[in-house]
Amino acid sequence: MSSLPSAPGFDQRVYAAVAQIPCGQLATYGQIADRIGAFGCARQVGWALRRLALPSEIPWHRVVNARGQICMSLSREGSDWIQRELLLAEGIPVDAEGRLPLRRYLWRPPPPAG
DNA sequence: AGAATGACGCTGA
DNA sequence: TTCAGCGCCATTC
Repeated sequence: MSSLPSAPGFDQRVYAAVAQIPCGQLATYGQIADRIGAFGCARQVGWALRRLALPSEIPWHRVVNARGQICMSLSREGSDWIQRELLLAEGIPVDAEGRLPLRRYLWRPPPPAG
């Protein structure tokens, strides 16, 4: 299978999985990686989202780390704060430090077979 | 080719 | 709950 992060369509699979996240819910990088079969490649999921050109139709803002916190980094050139705003717009309370009640809004991914 | 970095995650204290 | 250490692997210099 081409589920490897280095596969040509890896980014597409990431975007497809992220697009499945319902509005007002959250998912973790590891969760997305697990969905596309890239077990243990949570970092690469982050890289895929980083390659997204904003604005994007992909709800990338609904993906946070397992700590339930938005990754604040200067490398994101403010996209981290955009993520915070987008989440607030969906009714998800976000702390000034980017922390949010992940357990409350965690997305329950449906089984692959339906 | 080698070294450093990073939108992560788990374990231990 | 918070902080530190280690493993993970593509990206970047």
